[in-house]
Amino acid sequence: MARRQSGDADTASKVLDVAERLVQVNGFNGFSYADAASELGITKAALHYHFAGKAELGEALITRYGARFAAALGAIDTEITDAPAKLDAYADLYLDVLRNRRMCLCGMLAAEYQTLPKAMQDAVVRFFDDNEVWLRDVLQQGERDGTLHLTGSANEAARLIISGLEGAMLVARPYGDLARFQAAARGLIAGLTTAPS
Amino acid sequence: MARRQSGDADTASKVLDVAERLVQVNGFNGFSYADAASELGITKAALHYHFAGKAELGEALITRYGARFAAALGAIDTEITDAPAKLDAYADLYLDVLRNRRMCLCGMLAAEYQTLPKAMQDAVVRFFDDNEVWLRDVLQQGERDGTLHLTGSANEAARLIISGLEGAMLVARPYGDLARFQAAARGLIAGLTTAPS
DNA sequence: GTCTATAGGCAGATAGAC
DNA sequence: GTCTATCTGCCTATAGAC
Repeated sequence: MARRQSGDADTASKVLDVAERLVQVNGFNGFSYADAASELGITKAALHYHFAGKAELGEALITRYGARFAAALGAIDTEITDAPAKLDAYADLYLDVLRNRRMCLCGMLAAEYQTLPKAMQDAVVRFFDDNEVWLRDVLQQGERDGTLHLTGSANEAARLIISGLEGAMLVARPYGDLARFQAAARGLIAGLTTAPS
Repeated sequence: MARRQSGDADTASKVLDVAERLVQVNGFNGFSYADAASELGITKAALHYHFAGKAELGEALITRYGARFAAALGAIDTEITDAPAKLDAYADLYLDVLRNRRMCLCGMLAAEYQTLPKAMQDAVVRFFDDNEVWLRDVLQQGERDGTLHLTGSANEAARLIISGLEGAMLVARPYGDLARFQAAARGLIAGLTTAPS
């Protein structure tokens, strides 16, 4: 589809914005073209013009979400050098999602994993893999420069952070309790590292 | 409904068995009366005889699941006195669920929380609250008898264990990787406690 | 307790006009 | 790009026979 040069807010983007929120709140199986269309003030048929089917829309959602997340991680790398501070900034990305009363898109889709089209399943796994790689690098950097002291391997620690934050979001959301998430995030990261003697 | 005295395997129980698995695998919104009926070899109408509607069936699922979990926690208390060993046994409860390629019922429902009937929402929160209470008691016992040395409060640690294990299940399931869950569970519990001097 | 039959609605999707 | 109209199928649920 044709795109304007910048500050883009064309229909396809607006569709993704609305669909993203609906899926993060209600899940992919709790989301319908009719819901998104009525919010956008267009018809279901118009949605099908932009995204052939629900599967294609779902793929596009994960792709854009993953790209945004990757960009946010890049920004952290640019703005922060201290490894522990990077971990805090990473946790804050999740906090911002929860602040909007949403679940992480890929955490939500992980729950619905067995019912997703193959392409969406693969994209979900890729999201977690990408996060793992970034976290592993941050943790290894911290070990090298002495700002972090891990108890296990950097890779295991990376996985623990991802699953710990996803779980903290999952459980905090029913309580509508941001502080519950924040306490879990702090405890999680603190437990991974030991104070530098 | 009438119940036989013991070894009960009446239709209502079989319905719950099948529905429980389907919801744990596909989610509540990815589950239908038609799916369960065809697996059971009965009609949708027969299901409605046992459970008036999907909401009532959902409530019954959580109630039974919670009761079973509570019974398992009681068994742990009976068979194990060592607090750290109790925590390991607790994590094994989750491992057994994942071994059957299922998500924790209430973890799955937590993801779909916003789309659930009120009674189901309340039951999900109650499940987490009950787990928190049991874990807090175990952690406090361990602190008193010196087998555990927590970094934070017992209650925060309890919440961290619940959300950590739920998240580990959530992420491990797309990978179909039990070892990934086990590593996360070990790391989580290890991070909470410090070696007794 | 289980069935057939069916209601009524919403799902995802398509054809074709504008 | 968006519409109206429509299709087909599945959903939850109910009525009433057996």
